Amino acid sequence: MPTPERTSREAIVAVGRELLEAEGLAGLTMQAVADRVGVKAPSLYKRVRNRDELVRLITEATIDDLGEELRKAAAGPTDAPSLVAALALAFRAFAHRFPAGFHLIFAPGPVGTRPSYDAIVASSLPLLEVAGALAGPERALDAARTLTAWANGFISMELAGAFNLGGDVDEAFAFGIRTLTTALQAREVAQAVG
Amino acid sequence: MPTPERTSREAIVAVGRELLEAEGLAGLTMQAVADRVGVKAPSLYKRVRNRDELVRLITEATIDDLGEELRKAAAGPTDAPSLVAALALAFRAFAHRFPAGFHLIFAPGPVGTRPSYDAIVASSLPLLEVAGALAGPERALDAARTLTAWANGFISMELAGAFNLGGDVDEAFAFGIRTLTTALQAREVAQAVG
DNA sequence: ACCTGAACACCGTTCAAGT
DNA sequence: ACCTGAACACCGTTCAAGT
Repeated sequence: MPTPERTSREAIVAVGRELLEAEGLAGLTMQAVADRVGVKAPSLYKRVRNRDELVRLITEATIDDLGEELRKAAAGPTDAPSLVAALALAFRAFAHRFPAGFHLIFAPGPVGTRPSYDAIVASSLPLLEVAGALAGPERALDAARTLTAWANGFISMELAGAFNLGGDVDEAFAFGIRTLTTALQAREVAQAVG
Repeated sequence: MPTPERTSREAIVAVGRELLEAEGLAGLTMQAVADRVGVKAPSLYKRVRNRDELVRLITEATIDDLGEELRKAAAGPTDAPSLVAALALAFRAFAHRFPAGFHLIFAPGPVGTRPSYDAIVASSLPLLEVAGALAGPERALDAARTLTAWANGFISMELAGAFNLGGDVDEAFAFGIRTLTTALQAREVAQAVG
């Protein structure tokens, strides 16, 4: 005799994300997710293989959201420098909204928890485009990597409290945007050195 | 009647670091540490308050090692651009040697696991100095933050496998060094924009 | 003064038995 | 076909009892 479904994979992932942000990764227990979703813990295993897979699904959902946010931010400006700034600010705002989920994107961890490569690539497409517009097509990949590396590192350090001492953090972020935009635009200069 | 000490805090932290690198954070169990150190798990609580403190001690030991490595790398070159490159390469080499420990430095986590702010500041002194030499004293902090943010982000992404697609990663890292060195040196240019 | 066995709470996961 | 109680292995941690 069939039993009505009392939850769904989507609900489990959504609740998992809330729990992750509220209680941290250690607070993301199968028991806690089950409680909030209205079933007993063993029932979760009908929807996800195990906790590692749940972590991966949460990470991928976060990546998808981030990609959406970046695509929206890229809709406004038309010149490359404004686009870079808009994307960087959207990136940072998103990380502040979902710090724990954001961290999982590039965190090491058991293999089963790591997001698919495709998800990461898809979400970073807007950035690859603007990098091409800024630094030229054959420098696009290097420029995009430099930009994301900087933004990602800045935000990781900020969230870890490494910028607590001295100075306006918003201004420091703006300084980085200016510095990198200028540098990646000035292709002759960058190539003359090294 | 006193009992001879069968281990030490130093041995526990050293074994903990090995275990962390070999098995990941999830493999760093009190049981596994106790086995390798030659005592039973409850004895560890005579040396560390709990597992969170052990994680913190491991992180701080890693930070100290990193600072040492950076100080050694800074001993050679005399001109600012060569110094930046030497520090960046040493930073990356260290991260490749201790990826799990490196990640803990800026990872979120239970409060008890986070390293002291002093440890982070002390280890980044060499970088603050070269940033000053490169960008001028009043831009030193911003420049140092931009450099560490980029290097840290680059390495996080690299270790997370986000650079698997396309291109020579070593060359991409060198590209970033060149780009940032040039940009932080060219103070007029950076200030003219934005 | 440090060490250990025993015990407790908690967690991930499996599975037989329910509907 | 999904749900649950019971059970198992494992983990962090405490503590009384040893030496």
